[in-house]
Amino acid sequence: MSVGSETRRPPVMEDVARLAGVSHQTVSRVLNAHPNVSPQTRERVEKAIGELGYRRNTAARSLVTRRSQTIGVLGSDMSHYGPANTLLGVQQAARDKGYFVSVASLSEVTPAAIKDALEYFMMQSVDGIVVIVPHEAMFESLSTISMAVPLVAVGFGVDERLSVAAVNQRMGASLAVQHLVDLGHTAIAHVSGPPDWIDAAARIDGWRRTLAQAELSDSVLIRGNWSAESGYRAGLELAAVGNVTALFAANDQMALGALRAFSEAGLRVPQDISLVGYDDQPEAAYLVPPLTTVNQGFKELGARCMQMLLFDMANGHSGASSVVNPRLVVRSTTAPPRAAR
Amino acid sequence: MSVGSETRRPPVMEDVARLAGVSHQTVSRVLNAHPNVSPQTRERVEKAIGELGYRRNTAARSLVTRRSQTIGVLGSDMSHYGPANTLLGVQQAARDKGYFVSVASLSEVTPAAIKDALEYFMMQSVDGIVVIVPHEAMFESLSTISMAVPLVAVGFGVDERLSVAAVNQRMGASLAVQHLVDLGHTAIAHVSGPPDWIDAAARIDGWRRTLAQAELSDSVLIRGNWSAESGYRAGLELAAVGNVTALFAANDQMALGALRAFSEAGLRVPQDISLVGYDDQPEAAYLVPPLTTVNQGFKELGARCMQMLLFDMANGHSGASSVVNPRLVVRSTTAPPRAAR
DNA sequence: TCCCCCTAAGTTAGCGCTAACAATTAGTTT
DNA sequence: AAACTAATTGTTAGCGCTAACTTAGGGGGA
Repeated sequence: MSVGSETRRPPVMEDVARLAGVSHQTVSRVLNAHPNVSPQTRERVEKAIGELGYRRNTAARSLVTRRSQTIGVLGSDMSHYGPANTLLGVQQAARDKGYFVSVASLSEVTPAAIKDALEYFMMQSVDGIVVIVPHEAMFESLSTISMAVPLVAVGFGVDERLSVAAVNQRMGASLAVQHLVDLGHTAIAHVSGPPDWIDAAARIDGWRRTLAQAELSDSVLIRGNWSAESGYRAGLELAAVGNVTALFAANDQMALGALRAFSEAGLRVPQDISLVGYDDQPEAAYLVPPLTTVNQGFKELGARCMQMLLFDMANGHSGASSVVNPRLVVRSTTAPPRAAR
Repeated sequence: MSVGSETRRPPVMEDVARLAGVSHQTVSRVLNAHPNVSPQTRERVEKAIGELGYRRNTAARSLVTRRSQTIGVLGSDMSHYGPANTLLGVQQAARDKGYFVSVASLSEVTPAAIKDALEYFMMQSVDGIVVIVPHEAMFESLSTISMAVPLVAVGFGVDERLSVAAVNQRMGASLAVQHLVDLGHTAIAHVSGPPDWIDAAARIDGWRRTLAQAELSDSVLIRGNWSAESGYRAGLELAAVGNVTALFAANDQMALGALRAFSEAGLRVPQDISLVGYDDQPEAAYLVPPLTTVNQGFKELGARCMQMLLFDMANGHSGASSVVNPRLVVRSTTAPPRAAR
């Protein structure tokens, strides 16, 4: 197996043309799937391309077409499960659509850093930009920037100034909480992520609304920070209070922490207290007991994202939005409360 | 704040030249920091560039220089902590050095998928490639491929056919195990990662060697799969056997699982059993008790990687290797065994 | 039969930039 | 003062490709 070529100079279109006995333009036509090429000619050209191992020069192509076939992905917090997987989803979708993906990740979400990264993309003359920066601050920056290329923001709320692809976090939270309500729980706590993360805010909101709809109290909200440790602390706190029968954690790591706290406090899951996580990380299914959680379709999200970006690239800024619905994965950490048994 | 331009056609070098009253070549010279430009001219040109918001066209530049200023990063298992952070490190280092980063990630490590991804990079005419695919299979593929551009593999063992930047996993494992030996432990178990991961293999090796050097038995090796669940199982298994006083887990997640198993089995950490993890994930410090673990400098690794790649890009394939040393982070899960007290 | 049109090719002119060479100026040297 | 240097700037020729225009052959309708 060999990729690349050992020869001096890589073959150019003219070389292919010569070998196939046509003009370089005909080669170009074959490559671009133009209709007016006879089947025989097409075949001869394709054969020559194969023989020479010819590959189009992207730079030359970009120069004349004014498109780079590259989309820029601006990210942050890439060591977190959500952003990392969103990136993966976007990246795969982009490659499927024939686009190159250039990544820049922010180590801090400040206007200066954002501007830098966008400059970097403009320098590369990307055809479009996907933003995976799940912080409120990004939204503010974004709505004040006027971009020269289409931009799709992942995960933001719907806003006419921005094209958005998002997982419906509110719905995810509702799914989780409604599941607990349906089981008969009436005291349902929530450990949230840091509230400057938009996903965290949306999940809090979903939790609150669902409780309101069921006419239940939303008094027990504990602020976590996505870490297992904060979930553990929340779990201990709840165990001490003793009057909640269910906990909705804003991610699986915090759920993991809570699980351990409950076990330490002598609370059995799900007999004494039910628990729902969020993310459906691979380990969720292997916790003991296996965690009921909410699965977000990151692949699907990435695909939607590219779809919107391509649309905006073709038709100008749309300000549209595409929402992916998460789904509840019921495993073994949820059951009816003791009173309802 | 505004990035990009609202005008019809973005300014080109000629526009800058006209405004500054020089030739386009002089503009090019200023941009490329050529020595033979008078300070006054330079200043005038820079002013014109600023006024017009001029940015060089990368495609045109690439076409003539035959370099794309882009490096391709080939990755896999990007939802794992190690690979994700290595990518981050490489990405930051590349950007610092003025390179664009194009990412392709493998969903499966097969020769066909690898070939596809490399083709994709060649199509983009990247200047260099960084491979972050920590599987033995990748190594085999890589050594049979003859590349047209320099390639640096991250994490592999030293091999003259490949330029390599790696964290010294054997040393990391040694650090962990020696720490346990120094505390007086004599029965030290290991939960490993899947053995087709090179890091997992190296850590097993480091564990084994260090034990051999201390003339201790390496009989208790449990195969994990990086997941918390596998760590949990291993923990239960060890608790049942009852004769080991320390466990070295090949990552923090497995350590987390083990921690829980020990707690369930009534083994106190570190009083009854010591535990060392690997990775120093952010949550490690917040586990209860805080986890002793091994920190790998991913930033440093990324920087070394780029350094090597730039070297190879300038001087041709070197087959050199650069090794980053991990460091032990002692927290609260390790203590002398009861017998040694 | 002539003319028009449609198809399948070829020719030409850049896209915006850099490298190589040519030209101009000023500063020395003989 | 002629001639030679070095520093600075301008001019020219592509890099490899696509878009727009041009040309060469066939059909078919009058």
